[in-house]
Amino acid sequence: MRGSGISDLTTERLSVYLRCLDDLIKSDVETVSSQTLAERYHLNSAQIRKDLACFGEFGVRGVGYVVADLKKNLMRILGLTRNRNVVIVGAGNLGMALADYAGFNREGFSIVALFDSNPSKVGRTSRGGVPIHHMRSLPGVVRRRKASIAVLAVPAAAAQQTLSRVERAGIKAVLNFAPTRLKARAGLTLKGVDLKIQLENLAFHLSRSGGT
Amino acid sequence: MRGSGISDLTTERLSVYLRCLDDLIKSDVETVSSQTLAERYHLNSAQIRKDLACFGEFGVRGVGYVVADLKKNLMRILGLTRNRNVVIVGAGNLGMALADYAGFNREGFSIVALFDSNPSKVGRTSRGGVPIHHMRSLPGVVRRRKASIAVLAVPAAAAQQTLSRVERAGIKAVLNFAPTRLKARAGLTLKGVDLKIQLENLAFHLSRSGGT
DNA sequence: CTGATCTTGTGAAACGAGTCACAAGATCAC
DNA sequence: GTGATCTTGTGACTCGTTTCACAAGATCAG
Repeated sequence: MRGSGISDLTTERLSVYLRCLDDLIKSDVETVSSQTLAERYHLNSAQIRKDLACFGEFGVRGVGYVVADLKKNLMRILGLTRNRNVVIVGAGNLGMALADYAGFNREGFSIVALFDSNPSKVGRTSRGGVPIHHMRSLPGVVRRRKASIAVLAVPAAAAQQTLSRVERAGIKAVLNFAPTRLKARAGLTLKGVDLKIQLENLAFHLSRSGGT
Repeated sequence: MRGSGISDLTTERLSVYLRCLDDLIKSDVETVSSQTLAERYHLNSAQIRKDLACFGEFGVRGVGYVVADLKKNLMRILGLTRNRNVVIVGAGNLGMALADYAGFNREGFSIVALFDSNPSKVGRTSRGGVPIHHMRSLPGVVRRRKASIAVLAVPAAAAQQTLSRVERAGIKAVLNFAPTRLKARAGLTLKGVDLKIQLENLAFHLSRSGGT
């Protein structure tokens, strides 16, 4: 595999920078230096420059960055110039909520379908109108709707098996919410969001610092 | 502030180890070596030992770790020996779903209340029965229920202000779902879960490797 | 054109995290 | 008790990330 040489930490920060730029655009700022950006959003100016330098030279020495241009460049780099269709597997509480979550159906992502193996859910829709299909229609829907990303919102016990089905359906990128360590075949990008670990981490800090 | 010297990466792995131990207990394994643990769950044995060594000596040379004992120790270290009450601020799609999310109401955490500033939601409950209060009752409920953790599930624009109110109510640990970089006063532990950044990261990998 | 002032892009230094390899300690068979 | 066999805990090393510091480029006033 070609590991592209760019760290995830870097690309995650690029997303952060993109947010900052959106904010600047709202404030009608046309040009910004790495230092101003860093001060305003509590970042490090050298790191901003280094991160950007991975992909080219976007700034003008003595001046800074043209906000609108930099935003375009970041969107191109992150692959956000065209829309991507997303499917959510698992129509439980979390899956349904994610389907209607405003942050998801914006700026380049569209949630096109939910999937569940429970027949009593099939045929209905989320509140926001995302249709629920049976798991067996996954390959067909993915192909027809050209979905490229899947979100896993299934119980931990079913996660690994679900991942296989998603892989077989042709999905190449997966966001996993199940509290489990999954093994993915090469070529598939897998990211995990483990809420329980986050909570336990908070508990750790609480019991260290203050109240027992 | 006392930065405790322990990295978040370490404590997050401790949570992972805890899961592995639970799995081993289910399989009636009484004793385990760092090497077996590493092989079985795709971890690194040296790292396991290092992580544990931060907190004491829990193993027996030549033998390994007694599963039940290690679990107890990890729970003590992570501060999971007693229950913690959690409040969720923001009773939108995401907040409601998190309130009923099975992974949350287990093993040391109880979600005791939802809060929203929209009066039409106040007085109702989530499907799972978690009551929705008005934001103005936050300080009272936090005090009465001795809540120590808050989950922020509000829109990005309201997040910073909400964080202030939560701080003033006496909360010391916050899990933020709003897609925004927040500034917390010292003494408060703040963790962010930014779903949009995760999605954008997937988009980046997609546009690098395969399909345009 | 010249000097003053910015700000980028980048090599070098500092830092932190992960891995390796082994001495020290424990168990067991005989 | 002795030797063989494990496995931990840990100092040394490697690797990757972040921060620092400055040369190179750009602008502008006069």
